[in-house]
Amino acid sequence: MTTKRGKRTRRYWLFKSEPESYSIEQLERDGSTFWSGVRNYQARNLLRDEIRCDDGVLFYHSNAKPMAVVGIAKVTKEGYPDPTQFDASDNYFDPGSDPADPRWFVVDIAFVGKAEQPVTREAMKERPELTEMMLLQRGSRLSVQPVTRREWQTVLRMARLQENW
DNA sequence: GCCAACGTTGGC
DNA sequence: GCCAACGTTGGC
Repeated sequence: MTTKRGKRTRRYWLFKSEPESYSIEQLERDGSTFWSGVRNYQARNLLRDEIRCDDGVLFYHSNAKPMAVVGIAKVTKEGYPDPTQFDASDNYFDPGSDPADPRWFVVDIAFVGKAEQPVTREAMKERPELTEMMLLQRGSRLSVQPVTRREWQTVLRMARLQENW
């Protein structure tokens, strides 16, 4: 009998971004980026403690026309302190954060693919498999959210994308 | 542009 | 520790 060890099951997440501030096109050009500026403790906890290398990320355009999952990315570096919190000239500067005990964290993500067909919020609402999705729950404002494997697979199929890493 | 749902702040 | 006031998010 073989022992299962070492390999954590890949998990899945959804990152929201307003395309005017950072779009999937920008991520495609950049190749990879660090996901900075998250200033919510619940999301911080996910970035710091839960999100791991190789996890999958649905990239969602919020406050946009249309609102949609527009691509996927993968995590390439696990949680580390968000440098913008210590930069007094940055919009995300947090004077209350102690460098010895940083308050805010980021992960690195790399572009994987653009949705061949953007998966609009409207389309997601119509899918029975997605009715429990956090994104679609009323009042859900979390900008970094967990996504189940089933939701991930459903959205990828709708986008005509494949997990290819 | 509106406003509901949250999160944060600060007086007590 | 409570909670009213305020600010922000983000769908509609």
